[in-house]
Amino acid sequence: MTRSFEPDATDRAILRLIQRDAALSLAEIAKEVGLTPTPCWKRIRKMEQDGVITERVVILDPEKVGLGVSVFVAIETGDHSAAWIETFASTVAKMPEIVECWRLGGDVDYLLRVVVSDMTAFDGFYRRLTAQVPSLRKVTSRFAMERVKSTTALPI
Amino acid sequence: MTRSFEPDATDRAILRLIQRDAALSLAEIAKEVGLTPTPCWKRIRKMEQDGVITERVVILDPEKVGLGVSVFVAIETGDHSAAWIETFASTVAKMPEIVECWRLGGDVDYLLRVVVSDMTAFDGFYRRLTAQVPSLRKVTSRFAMERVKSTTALPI
DNA sequence: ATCGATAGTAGGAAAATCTTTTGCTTGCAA
DNA sequence: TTGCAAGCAAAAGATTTTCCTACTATCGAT
Repeated sequence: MTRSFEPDATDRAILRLIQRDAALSLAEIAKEVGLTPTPCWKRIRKMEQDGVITERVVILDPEKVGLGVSVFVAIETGDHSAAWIETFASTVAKMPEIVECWRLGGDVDYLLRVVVSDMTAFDGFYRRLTAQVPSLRKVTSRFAMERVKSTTALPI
Repeated sequence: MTRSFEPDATDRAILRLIQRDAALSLAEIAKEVGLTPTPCWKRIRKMEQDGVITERVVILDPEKVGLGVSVFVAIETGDHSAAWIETFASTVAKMPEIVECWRLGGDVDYLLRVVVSDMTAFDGFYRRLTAQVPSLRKVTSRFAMERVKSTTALPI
């Protein structure tokens, strides 16, 4: 099986740039990578079509919009059935405070990052979560004191 | 102290839209929120100047660029001095595999998310990390089996 | 093997189209 | 009546399309 996307050095250079600043104009991107706007645009469009680039978004300052509290919630479940997993996944999808949810290997089954305005809001979230999801064996919440680093740019 | 940014319902509607799709044209955004392009553009520019919108980026599919492995690394340190914290923070900043680093309250001091291509690459990362950062009392690595949810959109 | 024809890939120039930005005007509310 | 916020229209700028060229690899006939 051959991959439909085989990025060359130029593709990766483009990705490195627009992962950090998608507001760059084609002219600027092209200049950086040593091309003219047209082939550069064609490469970007291809990477969008191939699903390499999945979205274009703006990133907000959580503090500035009053959502400065991140909480990591580690979950161990007592029920590993398909039905439980489905309930859990659909609950996670529906709760916008949950910005990340990972299934892990090892002692912890799931790790969530939850974004809220304050502790009171987190308590409300916690009650809703535990009310909706059955068979939670252990739920451990850890509050983030400081965001040391947070980037959407993958190390290409 | 008055906040320099007091978003109204329209500002929030704009943010909700462009948090999910920053490729929308002003005409489309304006139509959605019930304005014409100009005032809409002025609001967005103001939010950029106020630092509410911090960046515009593209998001990549980690699998498609060969970086499908996320590992959570929980760190307990034996040294809480300012000098240690500085060493640690600068190491974190320099290692592009670390896409998130949070300082937590409670038993775990720091939680990292590390993005790599495979286990071998993680092992290389792990060796470099532990070689660079002194006084690590406990380092626990948990591999992500599945990305259940991951969004950059804050619940505004 | 060598030649030429052919198809596929990547780049570039220019034109067309669409978006963003600016300047100016209007309406509304304090 | 003064100060915002919105709107309109035109200008400036960016994106997208079209068309063309250059290079490379493949294939068949000689």
